[in-house]
Amino acid sequence: MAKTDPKSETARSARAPSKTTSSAASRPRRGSASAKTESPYHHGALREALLQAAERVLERDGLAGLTLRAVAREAGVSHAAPTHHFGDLTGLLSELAAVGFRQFNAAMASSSDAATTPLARALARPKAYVAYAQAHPGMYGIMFRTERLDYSRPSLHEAAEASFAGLANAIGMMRQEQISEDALTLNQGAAIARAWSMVHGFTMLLLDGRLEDILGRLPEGTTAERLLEAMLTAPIAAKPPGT
Amino acid sequence: MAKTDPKSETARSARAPSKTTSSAASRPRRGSASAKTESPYHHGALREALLQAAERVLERDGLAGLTLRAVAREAGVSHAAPTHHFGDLTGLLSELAAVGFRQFNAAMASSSDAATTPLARALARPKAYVAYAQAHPGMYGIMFRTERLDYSRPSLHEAAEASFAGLANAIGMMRQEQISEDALTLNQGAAIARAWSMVHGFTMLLLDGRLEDILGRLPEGTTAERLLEAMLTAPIAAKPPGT
DNA sequence: TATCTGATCTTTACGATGTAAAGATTAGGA
DNA sequence: TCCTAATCTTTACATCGTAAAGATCAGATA
Repeated sequence: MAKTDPKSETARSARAPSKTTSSAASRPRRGSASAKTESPYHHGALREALLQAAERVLERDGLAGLTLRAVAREAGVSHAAPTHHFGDLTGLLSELAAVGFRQFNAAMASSSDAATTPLARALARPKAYVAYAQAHPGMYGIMFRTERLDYSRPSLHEAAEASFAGLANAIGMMRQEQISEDALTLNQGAAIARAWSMVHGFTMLLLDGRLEDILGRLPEGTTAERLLEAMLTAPIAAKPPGT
Repeated sequence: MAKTDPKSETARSARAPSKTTSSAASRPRRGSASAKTESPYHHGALREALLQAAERVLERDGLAGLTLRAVAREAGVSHAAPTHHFGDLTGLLSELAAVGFRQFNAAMASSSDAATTPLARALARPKAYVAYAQAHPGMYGIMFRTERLDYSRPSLHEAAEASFAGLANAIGMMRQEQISEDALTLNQGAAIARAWSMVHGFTMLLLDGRLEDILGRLPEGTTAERLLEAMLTAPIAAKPPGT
């Protein structure tokens, strides 16, 4: 906190004081709108604009910079405007996380298209998972690091559910068996939990820079992606069993 | 934010205004000190007291409640006192994380003592890992969820390093080979990354309640610990290879 | 078409937080 | 005994989330 950046609270704060002179002559323009639009009192699509603004702020300033007021500034509206559309910060973060999950699901879905061999198909999803997180670390943080998410919101609940279903489905395909909706064997649950834990844990550690230590000691120029690949394919034991 | 709890900023704010009357008659007692001690201007061991206060606040109010001012209140000193010992919030969090890593390392070290079979020994550490996180979710959050950690601080760097060394060592033992300090084969790195990612990812998902979905569909009364066990021991494929 | 109602957005206000700066107090060495 | 530096408190300020009340306007209703 305590930034030294004294940017004005909003971009349209110079209005006729309070005397309703109705002098609608020259109102300040809204943020990134074309110089033609007049910035009406009612935005029209503020909700979407705020979500996009939030995404920009997140990419520019990271998780710590993503505040209600910063988003409002970015969208060129008053700092209290977001409240009406999202209730509170939790609401905004939750809706933004839903956006993230949908992006993420789309990336997952189109990941294994080009894969030909079974091995390539098995590796496509994990790689896409990590790739998404690396390309959108802020968004991944919103989805998996924040504690302020409200999963009772339908949009977030649905998007996250779909994400999980996709994962379970992929595991089922790999195990060549049908994964039921309402019941799992221990081995099935273990397979899903293992895959998810592994790739999620790897991603978190990677984003937090905690794998630098390992990567630095690996053979010259080993990338994170290569390490992930080895993690998923290399034999568990160092030596063949029974030696 | 915006709590409705109007507790006084500090427990000792009623001092002689400014006239140095030196009327040291009755000064307010410090927080939880015995009714005998007189709460001197200099605490004597404020640093340690603040860290312990921080741990209490963390367990009581969670990560969101752990603020510099809350810690100062808990310790019964002025809100600016922590600054002198930790610089800023990042400093306090980092030192607290170091405490956590040391607790964690101790728990890891004493985990595999009672294990007799090789399998039990292999499972002891992961179980202790998850158990620590479940017993101290706030602390685990400080260590692995917060973005405000300064690893250039020697205490944190050391404690975290020791934690990693312990992990690498355990993996080496399991693989029956010596893990070098400065060089790793790809398979070694993969084994370490796999173990760490798996148990860390599992822990995060578990703490975030994201495994409830799986646990609920598992056979009646399957615990998280049982799922972890299966995750680490169950065969990867559903059917034996070649069918 | 004129009016009215509710949704949308702005203003204003308040308590809380992190941090900086200056003052008060005291321990411990010169 | 005095002085310096460390320790702790006060005071101040920018920023944040949130609540409440006022301003504006779109669209239905008459």
